[in-house]
Order: sequence, then structure tokens, then C-alpha cells
Amino acid sequence: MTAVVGKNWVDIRAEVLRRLSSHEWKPGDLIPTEADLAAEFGCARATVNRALQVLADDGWLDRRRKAGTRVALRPVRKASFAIPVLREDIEGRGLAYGYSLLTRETRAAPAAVRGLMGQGAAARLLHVTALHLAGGAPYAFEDRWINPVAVPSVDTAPLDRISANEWLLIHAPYSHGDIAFAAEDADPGAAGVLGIAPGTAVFVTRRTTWNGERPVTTVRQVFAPGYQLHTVL
Amino acid sequence: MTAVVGKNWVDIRAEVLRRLSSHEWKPGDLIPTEADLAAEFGCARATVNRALQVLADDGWLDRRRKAGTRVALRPVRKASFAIPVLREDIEGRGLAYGYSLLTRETRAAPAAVRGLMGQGAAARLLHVTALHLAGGAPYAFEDRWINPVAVPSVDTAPLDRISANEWLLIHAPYSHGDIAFAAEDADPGAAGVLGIAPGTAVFVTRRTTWNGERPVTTVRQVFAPGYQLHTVL
DNA sequence: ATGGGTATTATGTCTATACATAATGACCTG
DNA sequence: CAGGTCATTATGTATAGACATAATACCCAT
Repeated sequence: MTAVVGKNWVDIRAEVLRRLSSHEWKPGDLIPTEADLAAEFGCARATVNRALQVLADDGWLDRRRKAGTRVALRPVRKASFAIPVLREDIEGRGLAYGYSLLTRETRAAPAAVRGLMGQGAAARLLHVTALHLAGGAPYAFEDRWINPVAVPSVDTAPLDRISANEWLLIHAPYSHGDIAFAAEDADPGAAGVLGIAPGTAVFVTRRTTWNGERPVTTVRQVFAPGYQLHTVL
Repeated sequence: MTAVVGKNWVDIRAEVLRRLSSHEWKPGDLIPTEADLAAEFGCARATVNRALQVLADDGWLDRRRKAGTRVALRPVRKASFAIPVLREDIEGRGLAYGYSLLTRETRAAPAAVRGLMGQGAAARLLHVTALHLAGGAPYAFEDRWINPVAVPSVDTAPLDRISANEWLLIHAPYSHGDIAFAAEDADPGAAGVLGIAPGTAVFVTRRTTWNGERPVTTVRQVFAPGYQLHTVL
């Protein structure tokens, strides 16, 4: 019997999830209203509301005022993962982390970088390239542009000791950004730094972040062969 | 002046976010208690609670009972993206979607597949390979194993017309799963189907899902060169 | 019929209050 | 001074009630 159900929102979410997983409520079905469920479970409507909102966030349900709540026709589940902080990533799997700054200079931004960052970027940007090591072996090559207007104190950042990755995380918060993952044939530059043959398949991430209107940084990271981005659903 | 702040939780989240982005509250800082903020904003504690919980979910804040709320030392931002339903992905960018079933047979599962799915899988699984097309061109090659114990009705599924991708989404809900992304040199099999040279860098995703204890399906998708997984932060 | 206005409805949110829970820190005891 | 106990505190959550909002459904007038 299902009979007794706890009355906290976690339990209610679990019970609703059970009905969804068992196809008791099928895709497209309209499920009972919050008030009805509250009566059934013997709890307040707000409690049901919380459980259903979470399930809607997770893609299980579609909710619309007045129209009611229905089981998502196409349950678009979302995967989410923490943006990897490479050092923690590496240390987390028991390897020694190493970091080496390759170049650092302020120069006019190439058109491609200006395109990524948009209008708000300064004419001259800080360009940094670096290599991340795991257990002594090359792990990822990083090519980054930083907008000094958004991060004035970057001039004094000890980027030879701490990676821009981590320094920016703490000193330059961002409000939003975008990120893309792709597979590419290694270009000669990155291949040389990583110690692999040009043309080898490498995992590449590109990320650009803004704080309000101002672009903060754009970075391209090329991972050594074998890298996997893994997450749970 | 900031002075007047709306009193709904979205406004409060925005105001707190502003203080975080402007470094008014710095990483590691302890921020005022919910009660104090409620007093400052002239709203109920529950409203502040909702705003702060969302910000904690998003990685901006660390909250602990009694200890209070502090700005995340290492703001681990989470990216989340919808698991791509290839047809929608393709149609969404204005291309015609095509699908072609390549093979379909029930057979004993190789050790590698058994390893991915664990104990709960049947001895004999349904093996399906298929090709997804975008605007007539090969887009992704899919190699999938389905556990008939978890999805009995799969025998009658018209997998020649609808992709297993979509059919399972509607007929076989899952409770959890894992997913991994990698770059690989195209193997001859996938390369042949996709019409590319073996060894070309391809984007590969592997996904395994369970419904409770029972493995549902495991799939490997190999995308044609140029594919990017893109999302916003 | 058709278009527009209006009542109805389900979700979205805020409030005030209450109690639960986890973690801290101070106090007390041996 | 060590160690355990207990009060305190901030967050976590439940509740009932209220109003807001969006979307639908229905009715009415043209």
C-alpha cells in the first residue's frame, strides 16, 4: 500500500516521482490540483507546491496557472555539473596538481576575441596562456583573455603562482556567461604544449563570462587526450 | 540609491546578487541573518529564505544551520543543460531531421555493456544502432543497448519510425543516470556511417540510465565533426 | 457566428507563526 | 584542564490564510 506518506515536501516529491516513474501518471496527463493533493496527503497546499515546483524545475512536470499541472510530454531532463576548477578536479582524483604560466602580456584584442566579448571590452586586454599538469603530465592548455576594465586589480594578480582560473573565481565574480564543449583535432600550438601529435582528438571548452554588461574573461581550454566530463542525472 | 527594493523573492535575490557581484560581500564573509535581512527589506523571513536558498543552490552562498550564511569561498557555479533530444535539437536550428534504423537484434550483452549496466540487466539485451541526420547530412551515430526487463513493451516499439531516443523518453521513465562527454578519434565503424575519415576528432556522449535498481538503457552517441554542446551559465 | 468582456480557476507568492534541527559555544563537573 | 551537557542560535520546514496573476471558459451583445 502507498497509504501512509510522510508530510514533508521531500516525501511528497518522492511519492509524486514514484507515480511518474511507474506511469501511474503518464506523459501528457493532467495531475490533481495542489489543493486535491494536499487533501490526499494531509498537508498544506504550500508543501505540495514546493514539491511540485522542484519537480517542474527538474523537467518532470509542466505547470501553468489555471491550466494546471501536467506530466511533461517530453520529459526534458537537465544535467548539471559544477564548472570544473582544474586544480580541485585533479587533486580530487588523487593526482598532484601543477601549474605553469607560459605567457602574459597586454595587447590589442584580435577580432575573434572582440566578437566573443562584445562591445564592453577594452581595446587592450590581458592575454594569458598557461598549462595545467596532473601528476606531472600535461593535463590542459589554457588560452585566456581578461578585460582589465572589469577586473582592475588583475594587474597585481600573481598569475605565476595561482591560475587565472582560480584567481578570477575569487576576485572577479560574474553574473552570467556561456560555455561550449567540442571535440577538435589538436592544433600544432596546443599539441606542442601538451606533448601530443597534432591532429589528435582533444576535448575543448570555451567559456565567456560577464558581470552585468561588462565582459570579464573568455577562455579556451584544450584537454589532453583521455579527458572525460562526467556527471550524474 | 538602492533604497527601495521590491519585496518579492526575485527582487531580493537580485539585490543580494548585486552585493555579491559588487564585492560588497566578499568570498568568505558572513552575511546578515535571514531575520536581519527581512527587517532591512521589510518582508517576511520566508521570503528572504527563498531567495537565499536559490542562491545557495546556484553556488553563490554556503548555508549551515546555526553557523549562518556566508559567501561561497570558491563560488562553484553550475552549468546545466537539457539532455539533447536530437530531433528537437536539429529542428530547432531550422534543419530537416532524418532518422534511419541501421540494426536491431536481441543478443547476449558484451562484458563492457554488462559492466556499465551492473547486475540488474537481463542476460539478453536489445541492441539498436541508428543514424540521425540533419538537413540530409549525417549528424550522429547511435549505439544503444536496452534492457527488456525494465522496458517490456520495447518489443513492439516501432523503432524504424521513431528513434529509441524519443520512444524511451515517453515510454520508459528513469529515475537517475550518468552521462559523460569526451573527444575521441573516430573508429572505423562510426566513421563509415558518418562518412568521415577514421581518426577524425568526434564528440562522443555515453549515457546510462536506471529506473530504481533496474538499468534501462545505455547509449553511445558519436557526433559528426563540428558539433558543439552549448549552454548558458 | 463572432468578438469581447467577465467570472472562474489553478498556480504563484507573501505573511505570520510555530516548531524542528544542526551546530556552536558557554557552562558545569569531575 | 578535559570532557560532557545544555542553552542558544540560524537555518529548514510546515501551516493557514490571503491576495496576485495568468489563462481558460463562458456568457452576452452585436
